[in-house]
Amino acid sequence: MIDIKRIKDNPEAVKARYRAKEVDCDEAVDRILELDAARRAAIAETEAMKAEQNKVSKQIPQLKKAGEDVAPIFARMGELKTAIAANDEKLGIIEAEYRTLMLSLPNLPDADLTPGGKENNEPLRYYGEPHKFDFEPKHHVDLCTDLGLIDYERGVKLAGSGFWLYKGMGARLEWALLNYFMDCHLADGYEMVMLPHMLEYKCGETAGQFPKFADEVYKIENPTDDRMHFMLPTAETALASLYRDEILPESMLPRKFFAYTPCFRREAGSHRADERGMVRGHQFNKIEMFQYTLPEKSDEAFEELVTKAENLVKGLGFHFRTVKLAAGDCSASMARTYDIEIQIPSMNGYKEVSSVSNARDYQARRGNIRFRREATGKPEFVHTLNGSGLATSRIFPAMVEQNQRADGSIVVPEVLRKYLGGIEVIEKK
RNA sequence: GGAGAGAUGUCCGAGCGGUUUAAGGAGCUGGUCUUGAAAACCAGUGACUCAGCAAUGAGCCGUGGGUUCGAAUCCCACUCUCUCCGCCA
Repeated sequence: MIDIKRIKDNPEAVKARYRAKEVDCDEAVDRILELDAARRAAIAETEAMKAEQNKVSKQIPQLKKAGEDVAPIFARMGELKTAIAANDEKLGIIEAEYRTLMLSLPNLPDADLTPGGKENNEPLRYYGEPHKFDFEPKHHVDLCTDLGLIDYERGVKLAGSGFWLYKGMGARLEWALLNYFMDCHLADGYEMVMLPHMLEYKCGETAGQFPKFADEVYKIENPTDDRMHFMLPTAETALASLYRDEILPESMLPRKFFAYTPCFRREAGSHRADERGMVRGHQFNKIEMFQYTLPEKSDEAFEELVTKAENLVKGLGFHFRTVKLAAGDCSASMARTYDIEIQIPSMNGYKEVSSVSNARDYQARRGNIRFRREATGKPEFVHTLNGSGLATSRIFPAMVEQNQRADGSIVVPEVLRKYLGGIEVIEKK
């Protein structure tokens, strides 16, 4: 959620910022202003009546003791009761619509972002050189199948299209990647968290995925109760709710976490011919980085997360570029996002392997996550940031394709060898 | 899954329909005393949300409803915690 004060102070500026994001919130913003005014008027009215009710109610026992006639007072109390109930109902309707609209408003993009969609994304820096082959490289699906690393067919048999399974050296290679990421985060002082993989609705709402994107997750319903869980689409959804409805001491910030989870996404209707293989599955492995920071420290934290993600990619020996997303390409909850992109030889162009974002206070407002500022003694909203560090589903194919040799074997990146008992090359048996 | 108990302010804990504007204690803050500290004593002290320029007002006793002129207190539903039994990775 964004601060209602920002809308009240300058609704036109807010609308303009949303236009930079290529979403039209003009109507919603105008309606929110109307509802806000109506809400405050109804509150004032209702509270005046409740104040009278409280005052009169206190006199009743005394009047009764004194033996006076309380019938007229009861009549007045009856009137107040009816009027308050009517007003409360009106207020309830206003607040429900107000809340729905406020929750549906995306985050405001940072002012320095280029307006428009992904065509306006701006590469900030490049690292290394694109990989070159002196032979015709194979597709990772063929390489992985030939080497017995991944079983796509049986994955489909078990769970349908969009699922695969790792086996043998493939499973070990996948795990080695995760181990490498984890060791880097531990070295940087991040705290490891293991999370529930099924979450309640409120987590999705706090992170900003619900109500808008509720159809993009897998839902779990049970016959004996009506409590809905959903499979987490990213660990961010869980980590953003860690301190929901809490007030943290200022000294506790920043909090730096990482968590490995499988991620589950329906990806309905998004299959594309060039995404053959493990580029866009319904389940993939990811380590997520997450920070809770003081508002004035979130820019610094953002740079730290970008650097961390870059270092992970660097460590594996990839050429990459870091791209500053245009306002319209940032997801709804995020004020700012940088992507780190590498090349997968079988696919054209650069593909995202990490996305680092600053939500500022947007998620904190939705989840009521605050800290107590020591200087003032008052609670304020924290800032939340997240970044993939990393997902394997793009890294694995890129690694397999870029490190292939003419004979179909694959060279294991140096940093992974210690997790594989020193194995340097994966060859066909 | 079955049976029972419980959820009150920062913490412990009383309250079971109307001076409760939540007793009492601990803690915290200030003071007295002391060379200093501790102890003792005195005074102050609920966090949070909302409305309001403010004064102030409204709300908040797990959550959501209901009964009542009036609910922490009565009723209903739900959530969570604890104990016992059963089942079990």
